[in-house]
Amino acid sequence: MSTAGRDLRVRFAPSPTGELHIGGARTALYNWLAARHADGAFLLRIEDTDAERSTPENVAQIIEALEWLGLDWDGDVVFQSESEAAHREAVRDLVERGLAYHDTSTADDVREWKEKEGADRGYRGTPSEDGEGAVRLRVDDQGEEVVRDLVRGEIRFPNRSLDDFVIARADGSPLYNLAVAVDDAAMEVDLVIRGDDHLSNTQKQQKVLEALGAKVPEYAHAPLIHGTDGKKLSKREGAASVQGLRDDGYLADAVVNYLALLGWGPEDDETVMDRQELIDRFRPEEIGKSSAVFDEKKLRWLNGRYMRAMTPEAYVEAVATFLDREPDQPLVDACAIAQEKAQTLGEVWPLIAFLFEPPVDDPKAWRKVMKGDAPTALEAAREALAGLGDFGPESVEKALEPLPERLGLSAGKVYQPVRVAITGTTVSPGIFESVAALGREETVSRIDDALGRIASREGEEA
RNA sequence: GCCGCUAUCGUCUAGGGGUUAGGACGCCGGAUUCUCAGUCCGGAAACCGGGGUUCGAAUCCCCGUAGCGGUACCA
Repeated sequence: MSTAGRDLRVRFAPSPTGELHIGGARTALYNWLAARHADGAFLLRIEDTDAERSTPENVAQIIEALEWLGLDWDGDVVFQSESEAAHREAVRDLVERGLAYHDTSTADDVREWKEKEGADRGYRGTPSEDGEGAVRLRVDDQGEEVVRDLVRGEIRFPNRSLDDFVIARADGSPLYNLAVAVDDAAMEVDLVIRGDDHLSNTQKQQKVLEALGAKVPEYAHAPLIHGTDGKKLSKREGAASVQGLRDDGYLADAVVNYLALLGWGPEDDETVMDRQELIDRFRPEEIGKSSAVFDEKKLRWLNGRYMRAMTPEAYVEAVATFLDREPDQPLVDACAIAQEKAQTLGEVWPLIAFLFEPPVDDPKAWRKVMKGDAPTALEAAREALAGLGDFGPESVEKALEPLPERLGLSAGKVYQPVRVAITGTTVSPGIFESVAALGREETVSRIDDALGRIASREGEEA
């Protein structure tokens, strides 16, 4: 489908450095929301001019993360490296028109120059006679560059403090701020939504655009996302990448919802919003000004909301995919009793494993529960269940429910031993559902095993 | 150092000259006479500091302070 002539054209332009960081993911999401809201085009451009880190693997990581998040882009993926000819042409043009010049000075030269001229004074070079050296864009000493930002209003950068910055290396290869400006113009990008860390690049890119006589897009700089320590979110910290979130069992829908809220919120403070609501309500000018801290607790809560809201079919499919198992009947039955309990896909298996494997070994649970009247309760439960015809949850409940009163025990004293007997631990789905799902034979057998274990333990102690 | 951005509960945020400063997560307590989770109810919890302007400032202005970003012949 053609992306030309759409009302609003935005782009996500990551450099492929590995897994997609959640900051990048949010930037992608904001661009996507803005595009879909305006029925515009969401373009994807890979900034791969640095051959060092731009490996095919790293590019694939970005694509994979965007696909998982469901952020579909319009048209083909654009690789910045493929427009190098255009970048070089732009540099040549600027030099020819005297707006840029070759300069052989080194970083040390620049430092020296500033020591003489003042630290707040941008470097001004001397054009080399022979066309040798890197290419620098000429910057006026007077005036200022005004960036009109949708989030912050007008931001003023004094020209005096900006270097004649390098737009191409001595070998002629174009640099980032030149390439971005040229590409944004070529792709007819109208709105650039990106992280705060690009604010000082924006003044440079605007200068290139202006020198080239190209239209300057609108900008919206979103504040950076920080870790719990208030610093820049590091890869170390929990699941800082989209892939990490996925592997921890978070749902793409929940991640999208949560990320949208990190730095933006609708007027009425609504928290749970599906994609369509997000699209309907998102406006880039409503992005907040101050940086946000990634809070996994809130993501977990939100994820739980989405987990519980899924249809049973979707739930089974998600769990099966996550566990890399077949969505067969046993798994369907297991999911049915676990859906209300888990906050993430990663928490599902521990709740249902007892249906597929022997009970786990949890000494603490045994110590706490398998004492006192536990054998009495287990005997009674065994008896009530062993002869039961229909073994559905309702009839299991009917069989077990009179026991506490009959034995003169609290409900917990009866049910917890049964739970530990069949699962090995104290945490599981509802006891009646769990017993029913396990089946009569296996339940009775596990109760017998537990009884035997208690007996032999007491024998040892005596 | 220089240039820039930001500042409301622990966290995400609403509000924007006169409000009991609202909501959400988390936390604490209670209920749901099976654990955990969920759900419901209740609670504690915030306007960085100092000066202005004003009858009145969390809100507007200035100055500090703190945090963050940038400062490459990286992207």
